[in-house]
Amino acid sequence: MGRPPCCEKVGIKKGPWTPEEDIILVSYIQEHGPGNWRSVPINTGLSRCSKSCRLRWTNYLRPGIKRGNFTPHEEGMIIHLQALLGNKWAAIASYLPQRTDNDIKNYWNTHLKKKISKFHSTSDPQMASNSTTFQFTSKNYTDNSSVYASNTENVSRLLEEWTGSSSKTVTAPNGNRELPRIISTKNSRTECSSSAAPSFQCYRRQVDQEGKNMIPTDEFESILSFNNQNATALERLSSSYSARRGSDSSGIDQNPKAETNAPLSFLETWLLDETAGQEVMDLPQIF
DNA sequence: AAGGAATCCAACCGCAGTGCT
DNA sequence: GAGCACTGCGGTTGGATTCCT
Repeated sequence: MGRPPCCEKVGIKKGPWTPEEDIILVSYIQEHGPGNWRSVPINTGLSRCSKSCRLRWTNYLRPGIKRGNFTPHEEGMIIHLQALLGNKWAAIASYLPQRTDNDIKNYWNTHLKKKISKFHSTSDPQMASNSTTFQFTSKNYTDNSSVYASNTENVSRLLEEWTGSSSKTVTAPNGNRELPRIISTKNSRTECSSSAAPSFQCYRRQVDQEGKNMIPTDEFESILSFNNQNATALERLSSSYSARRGSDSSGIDQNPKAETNAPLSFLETWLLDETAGQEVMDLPQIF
């Protein structure tokens, strides 16, 4: 015994939704709330599969959906998150609550992927060895979603190394005080300025000879170079997302900030920081 | 102006994880 | 515990629109 079938395959309408169908669906959901999609076509009389109703609601009719052009900030976030998470569109969408995973996926496939491949085909390879920004882009702006998954062992190891890192105020070389974004490894930390460091480069700090204090260096490091630090950050981001998914079964907007768990502050703060977003927008000078 | 190519995006398909009976 | 449906997700498709020649 299981549940009754989702919907009969015969008599199910396919193709674009009409305004009338939209009105019926929205009216029903306004009254009953989203969820229990199986009952939606039954109770509304819509000749649509429950799956189709859910998709129409989540991708188009759901309140709070922002349509139209993506802002440079959003574009930057998508690029960075795609580099970190791969083609996990739902995960990426959870950081852009106004956009649907379908929108993001489409935008990536139609705009961003082309921009990136175009950049790759026209860039000077010599830059890669000299520029940290380029290093980031060349490592991560490929349409390769397996980077993270293929390295879980390394991620686990690095996860341990994360412990102990904490946030504090730092002074950038230009004298500005700011909240640091810290990526930690065994012997060094990378403190990333949100306003002083161009193109998301980070001031690297290293442990002094006694192994007690962090010494700022002049060395810059790209925040998103796909190195060990980022694998660690990614692990945390992924965990957070999994937890988030577990709590969201309705398809209704979730506020990422509201559900943020504390240990993820580095990445989430960065991703959701409007100021940082402007830098994201600057980062792909490739575009 | 016409028609072919390219682009965009809503919607569908199929799979996997989860939960109900 | 098995079997099945429900839900969510990523990949893909196809019709509509825009661009180019």
